[in-house]
Amino acid sequence: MTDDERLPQPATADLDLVTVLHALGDPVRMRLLLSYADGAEHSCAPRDLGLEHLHKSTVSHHMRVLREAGVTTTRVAGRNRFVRLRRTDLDTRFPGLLDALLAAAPTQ
Amino acid sequence: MTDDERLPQPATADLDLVTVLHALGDPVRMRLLLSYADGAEHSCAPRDLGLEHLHKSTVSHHMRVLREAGVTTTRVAGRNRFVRLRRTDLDTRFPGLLDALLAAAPTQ
DNA sequence: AGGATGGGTGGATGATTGTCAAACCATCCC
DNA sequence: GGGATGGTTTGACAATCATCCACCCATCCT
Repeated sequence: MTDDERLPQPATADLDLVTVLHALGDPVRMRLLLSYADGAEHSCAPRDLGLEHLHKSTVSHHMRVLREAGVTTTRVAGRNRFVRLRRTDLDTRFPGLLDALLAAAPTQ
Repeated sequence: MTDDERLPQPATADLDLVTVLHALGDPVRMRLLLSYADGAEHSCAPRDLGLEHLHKSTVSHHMRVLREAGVTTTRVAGRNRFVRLRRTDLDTRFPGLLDALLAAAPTQ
């Protein structure tokens, strides 16, 4: 069944700049952001991200930080979770920030 | 004497996005960034910044983090240090980032 | 010279944080 | 039912970090 359910996340109006910057001020999470930049939904498996050296639970932790900061949203479907960048929310709250970040981030 | 001397700081080409974001992912340092946003030189005394509750050395520490991340530059003149935002360097390396940050940051 | 001033250094301490490991939980499939 | 699968939770541990304190170092001024 498509028991669409979203994991808790801050409302758009509650997005805090310092919290977002703190969340992105980590190489692993920046890496995740880049992989989410395509706007598509991603499963949690860190494939082809250069994150294979990290433990499952470590990646899970980083994804939680991103979600709690409001950078990503997570949809639960069955035993899978699909993570997607909250692009429009971020653009609404912090116009131009995401574009600048993605443009400045190390390509690939 | 105008013994102009600059404290060590990373070269423009060496500015690292994650390092900059990490430096700005702290409320005190974000506060400092905002006060530097006018482009002028500032002495180190945290006047009228809502930072009076912090110890001298704590503020000194935060300013060091900003400088080592490449966000600010510090000129030593006598017993004073003058801190200024490295706006053009940041704009060169991360186009649009600073504008987006300053626009999104809590107004004062 | 000697005090006041602007500011940094080094150590100590408590709080966060990144990481792993092991156990756990729900779902899907045979 | 019973594995396998995708992912989270909890605990432990080391590293980093924010903060304070006491002291230090130049410089400026009288």
